[in-house]
Amino acid sequence: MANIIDVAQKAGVSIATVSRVVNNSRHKVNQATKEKVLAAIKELDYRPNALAKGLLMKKTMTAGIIIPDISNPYYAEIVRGIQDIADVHGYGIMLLNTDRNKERIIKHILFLREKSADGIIFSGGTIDEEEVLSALGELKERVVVIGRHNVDFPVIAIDNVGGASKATKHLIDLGHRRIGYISGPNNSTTAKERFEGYKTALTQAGYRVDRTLIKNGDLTPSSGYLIAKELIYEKKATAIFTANDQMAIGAIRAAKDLGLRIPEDVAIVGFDNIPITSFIDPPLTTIEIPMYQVGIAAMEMLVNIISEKNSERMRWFSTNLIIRGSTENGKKNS
Amino acid sequence: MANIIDVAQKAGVSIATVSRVVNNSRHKVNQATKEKVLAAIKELDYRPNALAKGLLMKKTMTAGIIIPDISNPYYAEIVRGIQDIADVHGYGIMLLNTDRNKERIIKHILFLREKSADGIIFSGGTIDEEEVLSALGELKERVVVIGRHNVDFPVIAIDNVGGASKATKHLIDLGHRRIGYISGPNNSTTAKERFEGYKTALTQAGYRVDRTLIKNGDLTPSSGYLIAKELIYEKKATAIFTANDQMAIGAIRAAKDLGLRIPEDVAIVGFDNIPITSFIDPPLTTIEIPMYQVGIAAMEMLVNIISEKNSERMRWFSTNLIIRGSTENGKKNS
DNA sequence: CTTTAGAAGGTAAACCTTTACCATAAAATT
DNA sequence: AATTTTATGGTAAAGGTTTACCTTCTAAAG
Repeated sequence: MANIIDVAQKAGVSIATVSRVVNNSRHKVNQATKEKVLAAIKELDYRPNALAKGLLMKKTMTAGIIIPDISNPYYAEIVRGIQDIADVHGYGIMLLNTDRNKERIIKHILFLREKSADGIIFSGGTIDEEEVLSALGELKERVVVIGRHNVDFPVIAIDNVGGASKATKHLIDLGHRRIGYISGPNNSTTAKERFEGYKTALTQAGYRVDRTLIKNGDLTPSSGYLIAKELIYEKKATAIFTANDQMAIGAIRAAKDLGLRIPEDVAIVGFDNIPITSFIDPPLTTIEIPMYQVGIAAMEMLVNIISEKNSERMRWFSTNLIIRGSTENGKKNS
Repeated sequence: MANIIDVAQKAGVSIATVSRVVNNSRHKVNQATKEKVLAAIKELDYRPNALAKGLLMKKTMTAGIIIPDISNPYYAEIVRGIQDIADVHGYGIMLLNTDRNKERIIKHILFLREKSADGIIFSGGTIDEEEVLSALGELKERVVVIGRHNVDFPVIAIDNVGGASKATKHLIDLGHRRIGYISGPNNSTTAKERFEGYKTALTQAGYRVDRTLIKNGDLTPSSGYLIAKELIYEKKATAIFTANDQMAIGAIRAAKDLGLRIPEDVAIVGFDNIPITSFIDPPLTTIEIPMYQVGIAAMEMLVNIISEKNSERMRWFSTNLIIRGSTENGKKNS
């Protein structure tokens, strides 16, 4: 790969001049000279080396995204939003999956630091622990966290509590008393917040929280399926609220396999509103999160932080109850 | 961020010694010295700067992934496989979405080249065009392509033709004669290959291909829904084969909304076997691709290529017909 | 006692950029 | 005519590594 010296030689100028042409510097370059340089660049297929540039400028135009699992559509959608904005601003994205594992989180942070990433978008798993915080080092000032709000970072907050509360209240209003909750893994703060909302709604309606109706899943359809079967068959739940849509889809299947009608015998509510929810049968009542918009907001916030534009340190996304056939008859779609 | 000089000073040694300790060099370092250095590193929270290292070594431990759209579960699953292997080998991944747009493909390739990526995994969209090829430059030797085989690169090939042919034959065997095909965008070579398989099966069975039964979708559930409605209602298709599962899910919804029974009135077959397919109603008959394994194979191949281990330049994944309720009654799941 | 080998450490070049600082000449100002 | 600007170009330092090559010293070998 040709370098700036090759170009300078071919064009018969100094490397400074080449650099000026390449970067459209304010330092003037004679038009004729510029054309010579451009010709040389083209002929040699020269591209400035971003490593050298990054090393010198202390700016790499690279951001890291640390998430639990890209194969989860919720994160995939967010990442898409992030990317599209990154693209606009000329940033590249390093994607890292953690499965919410603390060692991996730390390892990935360190990795991004070595690579001189300009910033990090973090979502899922815990970031506010001593070890993680210290791994962050100087990057601590350039982090955007998605989905938490009780954390000392700029944040894209999602109203998980409110959403879960709406979902649960909806089920209560439909007359359900035995409402099961299928949560996520223990280290999913999102699932915990949603659990909060579930409890809030029950408590406010004057019911108590029955621990036997609460189980942890792992956010996959199969875990939703297995746990839903148990909750419905053994615990006699008449309604199930799940921490995400995938598990709700598993729960629907479980109810059907038990020979029950939805929503007449069992009502089911998911969370996230991933694209297929309106196409399954019955269409899934769920809580909508504008995931793509969340991604966009996160990357925009990060870009602002990096370029030291003063930006708000908190962006709040509210959630929306979308009622479909899995809780109410007659509502076939939306 | 502390650098190697700071460490050397604090430990009272030369930078060469620090480097030797950090990289566990074969050049011996006295144990006592080593400990002094390690202590200094810890105290200063030193991390070697990957940019400087990459610049010097011409190796960045970074690979690019160029795909159409991460929010498509098919790619998300593949990317997860890629990542897991990348992780094992200490590689970082730069993810780039193209929407199959040629300009974006080229832009992303150039971007990766400037960043001195060690290699590229490419999937979706066209890579074998003059412009793209020339953008690749020296990276041309370090590309793995997923999902194509008629291309002059190391390749993870997927038997799309065979799979589509199995799917179509399955429908033919069930007695269907008016089998619609919902394809992908025109620049999706995968969708084209699947179309080939569809034609092959029809031809081999002695039927002719009816152009009016073939439409392009955009791989989303809603496009599947819309086109399926048209094919079923206007073109009187009794079976529909789609280029991916998402569109098949849309097609199922369409059939139901038309008041038709599946599979009695309309049979539907998808492609990919994404996780939810077995949970929808009826469970979707589809062609299984081991997406995660494909990702793994791709990254392993790339690692081999980069480290100049001689590796096969072609890995072939066959596809599997999974028969579920959307084509055969009695088969509720699998 | 002399020579040789090995252990341990250091020096400096190379990787590729950007840009502050200089230098020169021509044009504009006084 | 003398002085200041402006246009244009070059030189060299800095950014943080790795490693070939050197140096010094001690221990083994002859």
